[in-house]
Amino acid sequence: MGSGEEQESLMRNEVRVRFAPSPTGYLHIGGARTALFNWLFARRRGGKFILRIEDTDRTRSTEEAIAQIIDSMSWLGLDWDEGPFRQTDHLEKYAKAADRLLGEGKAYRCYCTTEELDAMRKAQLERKETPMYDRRCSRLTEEERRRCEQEGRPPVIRFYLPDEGETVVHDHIRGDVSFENRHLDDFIMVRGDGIPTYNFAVVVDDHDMKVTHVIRGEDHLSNTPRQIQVYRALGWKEPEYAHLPMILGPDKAKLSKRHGAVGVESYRNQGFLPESMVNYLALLGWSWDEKTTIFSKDELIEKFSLERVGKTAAVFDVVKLKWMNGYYIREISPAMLVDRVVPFLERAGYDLSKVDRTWLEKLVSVARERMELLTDIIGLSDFLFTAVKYDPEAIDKVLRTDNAFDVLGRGRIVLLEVAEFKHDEIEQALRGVAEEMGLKAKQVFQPVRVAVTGRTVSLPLFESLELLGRERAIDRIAKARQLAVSTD
RNA sequence: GGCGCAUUCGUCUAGUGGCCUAGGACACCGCCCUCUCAAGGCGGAGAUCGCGGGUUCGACUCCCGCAUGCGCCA
Repeated sequence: MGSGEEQESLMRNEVRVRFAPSPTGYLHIGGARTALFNWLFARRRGGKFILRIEDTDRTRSTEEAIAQIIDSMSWLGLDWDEGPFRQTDHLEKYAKAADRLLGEGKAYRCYCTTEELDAMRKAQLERKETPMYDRRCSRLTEEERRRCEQEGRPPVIRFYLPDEGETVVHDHIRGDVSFENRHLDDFIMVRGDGIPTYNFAVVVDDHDMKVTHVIRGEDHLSNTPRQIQVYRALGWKEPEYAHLPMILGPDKAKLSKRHGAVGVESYRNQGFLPESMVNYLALLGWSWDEKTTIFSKDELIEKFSLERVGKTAAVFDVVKLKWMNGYYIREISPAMLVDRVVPFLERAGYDLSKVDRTWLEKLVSVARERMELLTDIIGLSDFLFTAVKYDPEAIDKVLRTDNAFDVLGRGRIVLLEVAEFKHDEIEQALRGVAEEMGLKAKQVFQPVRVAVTGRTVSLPLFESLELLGRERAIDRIAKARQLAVSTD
């Protein structure tokens, strides 16, 4: 901070934004969307994107959470130019700013206990007043203050909020939003343990990092006037604001763990691609025109603007995310898809030591049409890695029919004779069987399908046979033929 | 309770006074393609634009109330 490079970027009127998650868990979907919009804004405007960890809440902050958040952001491809910084590394800054406000009479120490505060609130409620701190501690005499100190009461520091006039937030998304100051009370800016509260810490941090635009969730809108007042009291220039619409669960409540998986990491483990996560998240609150839904990251950077961010909260729709994920699975090259899919195959316990890349690419190019999640490959290819498990219903409906036994007999021979065990030759041979037996193609294909995959639904038959290899294919057909004959 | 924000198909959204008898995407339904399942193509159904008043020759679009939802503070 305070580097020559930073000064230079300021001279060029460069935009500086930040993402400031608190490390209490994983990277939340809503947080990821906020990070993305900040990132897009910075990239679009050729500015800087800063990562700051809001770890002042020490009891809830963990190192694992920090690592997790960084990992998820990297996975999404949201790279930052400065940071990660930590609030706890700079606790002196807050103390310094607080001392200044104290000295200038813009803040005061408050010794009220929770009991006193509760009693005050109760009394106000009884008088049908809005509960607000009544500033009693701002009127303490020196002597009273000393007595409080002697009693060992840990003071908090409250910010003196003007009770006249109004504070207006110029929001890039919502326009001007004004708040009457008399509705705002003297909030606590430093707790008894010396830890600054959010409304105070953000201001100090954002100013310190020379943040020009604060882009964050709408849940922070109501806190903004307080922060603006702090900027003014400190004589600092306030940043520009943009409050993004909320992301909701299906029940229209703010998205939370109640709604199931909300961590980016969990989506990664479920087999979602970062490409589709980014594309989908971008569309949660932002749109380009009336028809486009697919955007590469570069297109998003090229097209993104705060002006096109909407105002209404959006329900997070996993079904659409899945569709989009399937789209991207089909979009990337088979070679790339192999890399994405291998970790999942390994995790499923499949032995990949006997297959090569070419084989995997073949598998993936027939499987990808049927995949929405990377994990779908596991079920689609299980017959290639494990012993066949025959679906009883399939045996009944397909194997125990009039022609199955003979079909499998002929099929086995024909497949033994095929010169090269490749899908097109296999197809030719099997169609030949149908013709010579006077059957419809399906009547041959289905028994063979069940024989080698155990099911009536599978990847394309001829490719499946090729992937399986002649030996195993023939073997399974012979075995299935035994099932076909036992019609008891 | 106070303050604030929001309100277009089930969902994400387009729409900034006439181009809207409201467009696109997901989901849903049908047809085509086809070795199964998909993918893909074509088509269909689906929104009295939260409600009530204004303003205007004309309102989804502007103004005012109400309702509902959400958020923040307490």
